[in-house]
Amino acid sequence: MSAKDTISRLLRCRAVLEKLKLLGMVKVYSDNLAAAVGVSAALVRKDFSIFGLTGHRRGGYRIDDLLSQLNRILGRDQPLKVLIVGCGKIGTALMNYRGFGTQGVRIIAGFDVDPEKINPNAVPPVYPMDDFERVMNAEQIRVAILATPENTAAHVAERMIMAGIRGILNFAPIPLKGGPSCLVQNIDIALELENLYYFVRLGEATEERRGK
Amino acid sequence: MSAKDTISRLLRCRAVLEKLKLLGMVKVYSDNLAAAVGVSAALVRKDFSIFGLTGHRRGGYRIDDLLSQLNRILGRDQPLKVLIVGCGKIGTALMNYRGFGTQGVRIIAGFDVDPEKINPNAVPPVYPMDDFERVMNAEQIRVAILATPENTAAHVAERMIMAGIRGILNFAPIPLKGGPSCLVQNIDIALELENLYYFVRLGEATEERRGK
DNA sequence: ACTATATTGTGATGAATTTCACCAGGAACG
DNA sequence: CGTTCCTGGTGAAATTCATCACAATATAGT
Repeated sequence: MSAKDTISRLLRCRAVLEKLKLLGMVKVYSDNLAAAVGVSAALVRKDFSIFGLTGHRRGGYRIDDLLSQLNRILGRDQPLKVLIVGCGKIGTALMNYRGFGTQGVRIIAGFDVDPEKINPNAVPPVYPMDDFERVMNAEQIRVAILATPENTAAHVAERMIMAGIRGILNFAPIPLKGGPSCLVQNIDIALELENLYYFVRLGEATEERRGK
Repeated sequence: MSAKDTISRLLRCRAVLEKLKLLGMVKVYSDNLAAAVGVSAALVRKDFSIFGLTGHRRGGYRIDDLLSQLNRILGRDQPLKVLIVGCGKIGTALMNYRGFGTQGVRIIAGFDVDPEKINPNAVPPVYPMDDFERVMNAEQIRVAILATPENTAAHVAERMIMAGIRGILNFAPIPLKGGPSCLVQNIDIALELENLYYFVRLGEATEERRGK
């Protein structure tokens, strides 16, 4: 997928713009956005031009206008409702994660096979896995987080796809494939750490060489 | 950075190879690896060729050989020691995350400013933030996970960089910049969800159009 | 031993994405 | 009201990245 990075950058721009708006700012330049998002100014403008987002020469962008246009494109009309399957360490942490509220993400419920974890009165409630299809349909939910152990991840994913889930954010340390009806985004934390560590050591190596 | 994806794929290959080895397999073809990692076979071979990794025509790759070569390149000589700053929901979840052990990642300690969270006898232990520099130097640690709330993230990151941390995996919902001495990898879960949701809706839209 | 064949390794090709460069145009200021 | 000059928009260039195609060749089977 090619335009994925563009969308990711636009989403980050929106988050930045909302913060700037709260700070009372009215206008913003592509430089500012670029610095906040961590890319080049030209790329921000290019991303905007792809979707026809327009500003004012010499005047930058009006934050209000830009935000409403971005919301139209990215779809911020209603909160993004999400289910979580697997209420272990990671799952429960995400259920109570504060960062979601400000970004319009709402965790509707969690699910687990362990009777110990069930608690329908919690907020968000935790139901037995058997209730997944019912809640999903009742709440019209299309996106779910998978946070089960590795050995059950593939099986759970298959069930979620069968139920009609259209997008899975997978925290299990095994890459899932998805299918034509369901997109999968894998987040492998150990992999991220190893990747980071590789480039840290790489930097140290070249640094040493330059020091010599 | 361009070769980042290549390294990421090689890391995934290594993980797959280790599983295959545990299963008792001896040889593997680029097709197999490609399917397990989720890329094309040609790309796997191309990645290998960049680093001079070689197999046998018609014979595929000997898992043992390939693993030792990959370990040489990617550096699996010793476990990857990591500190966690911020022992809230996400931080504590990561401290006890089981997926790390199998991948050679070891959480050495956690840190927090809240006296309530301190527990030097836990495994891993949780120390007050004041001890960060001491533990980092004593254990020779270069990579840390940042899992504090958004408002303190930038400040904490600065302190970590001052202390000499070379890589930060940032879970705070605000992108951090890093610097010449420190790489930063941002993981914004809300952003990932929104990104996923965008393409889910996009798929539904084109699906509807095709249905008409 | 020998052949048929499956698989690797890689140069060439092509696509996608980012950067570059620069013009147009409107805001700011006198 | 006019000038200046900064900033956006965008086509072209460059770069990066992945795919393709195929010769080389070692293996498996006979």
